[in-house]
Amino acid sequence: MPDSEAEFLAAYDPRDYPAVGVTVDVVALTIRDDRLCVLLVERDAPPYEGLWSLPGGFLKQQGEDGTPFAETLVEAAGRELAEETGLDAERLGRVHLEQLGSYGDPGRDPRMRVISVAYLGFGPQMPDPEPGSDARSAAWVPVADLGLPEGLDAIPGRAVQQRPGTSRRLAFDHAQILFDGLERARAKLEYSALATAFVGETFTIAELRAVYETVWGEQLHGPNFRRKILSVPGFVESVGATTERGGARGGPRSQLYRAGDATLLHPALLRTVTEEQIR
Amino acid sequence: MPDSEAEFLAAYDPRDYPAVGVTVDVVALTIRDDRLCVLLVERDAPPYEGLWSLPGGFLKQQGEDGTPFAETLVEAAGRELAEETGLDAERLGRVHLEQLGSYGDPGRDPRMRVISVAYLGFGPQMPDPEPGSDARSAAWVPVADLGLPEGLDAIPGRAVQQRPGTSRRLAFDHAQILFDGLERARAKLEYSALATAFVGETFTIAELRAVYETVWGEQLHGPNFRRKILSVPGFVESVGATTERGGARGGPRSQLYRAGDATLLHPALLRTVTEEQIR
DNA sequence: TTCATAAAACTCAACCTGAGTCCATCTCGT
DNA sequence: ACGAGATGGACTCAGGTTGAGTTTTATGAA
Repeated sequence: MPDSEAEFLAAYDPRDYPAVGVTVDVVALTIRDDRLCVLLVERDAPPYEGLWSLPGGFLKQQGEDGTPFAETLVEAAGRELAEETGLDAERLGRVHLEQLGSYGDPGRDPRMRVISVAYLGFGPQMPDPEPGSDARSAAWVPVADLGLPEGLDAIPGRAVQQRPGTSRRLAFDHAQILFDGLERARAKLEYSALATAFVGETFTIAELRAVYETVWGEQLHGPNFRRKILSVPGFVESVGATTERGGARGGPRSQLYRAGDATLLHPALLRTVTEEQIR
Repeated sequence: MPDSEAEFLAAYDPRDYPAVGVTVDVVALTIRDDRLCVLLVERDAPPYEGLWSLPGGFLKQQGEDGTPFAETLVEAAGRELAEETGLDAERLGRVHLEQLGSYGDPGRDPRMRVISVAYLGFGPQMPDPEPGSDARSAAWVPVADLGLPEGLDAIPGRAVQQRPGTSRRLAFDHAQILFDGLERARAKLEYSALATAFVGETFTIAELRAVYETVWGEQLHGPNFRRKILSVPGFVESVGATTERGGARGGPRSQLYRAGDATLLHPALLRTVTEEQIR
């Protein structure tokens, strides 16, 4: 680094600039009882005390004792998830985290100008969360219960709001963030191997199909789904074993598979398109 | 808002938290002389003085005179683009801006902890830029000249660096951001009507095909491309006129089209896949 | 033992895609 | 003024993929 740069940095004081806060929020999705659920916490402190919000918090730069602390954004997302759920490291390791987007409209946080970097997480069935320090409670909430726009109500570009009468109100612009996360998840099922993040280490084709049906909210044709999944190279690979028992109401034992090494699906698993294409 | 919230807000001092800077950077892409180009500025102040960077800067919260200033993130991206290019509002209106992602690794900026929200912009041929106040110069630079990894060198998840010997070195992690923007642009051509953002108000099918060929870096089959484009509802609509002259080296006049109202393409225009699918 | 259920293999028509041919039109060089 | 060469655009055709259905078989529950 040239001398002039060193001089510049020595004279540079970050406090000369107006403060902007940076938070990290997580849209953590899982499937419980055939319903797509999101992890929410009930806020126990202002702002929006008593409302529900996505797990998240300010980006940390120092520990409780003041020692400097350098975490990447995705590490912060993992930390917030762990703090608000009591998830252990092993279970967290099975959660797939990816950046969703950043939200920074003026006024989205009454305290100050806050930019929130949102992450999207997917995981298999997880235990009930333990509320963290700032939370009154924490729970996996079926997204269908949150009154988000869907179908014809979901107009691209329009600000997302919960339907009137929805009991669990979301703080900040978290309804918008959650909506965007759901859209992303639905889209990613088409062209990525994301679905395997929702199931366990080994799984049946039917379980994988249930993931697609739950997230997309539509029935899929069993035989065609199977043919398609097995024809995509690297999506799933056979374990060479079957389930211990047949289905709950009878039927043969099914083959077990594990996730393959592909992250992108070629060719993709496209949803059949309705008339929504007129955007 | 309940009283407790009001009390809390009155007592809240943002300066109690360590400062984090928020910048907005723009990956502005256009096509010039059949080459995909990105807008870069040559830095005229530390840090990284003399290197090239994406146009961008700190999110503003007050004007030069100190008046409060509330801009959204995308407005900040448009402002930075305008400041560093001398683009007028009318031309800027034809530029499509969308959020690319946020970059916030510790140490990515030597001054302080900085989170950069990157935007991706696409526009038709634009004039040579006028360097802004902090820039020594500004230029549309062919992305092929920047030594970014491509093909087998582009390993997903690996940190992006410019090839040794590349003349224009990029500051910060802007090589990574630019790389991600290019990947996004290439992917979005497949399933969105993005390509029309690179051409003028009216265009020929051949011009649209040239966009795909330039961004993807591969030749497409003319008749099949035409059939496909015209079969996707809402992608393009006929103007009912032809070009004034035939092609530069002969040929009949071609039909003119304008962008339709679709933003998502169904069915998508998929690239033929090589063996790179083994990710 | 019977029956409903589900996994998995199979069939078939409709559609989409990649590759190629052909022709009319136009520009440019001679 | 003319012809070579290039281009836009229509057309053809084989192969693959998809959606929708049927059939077979293994299994658990009644």
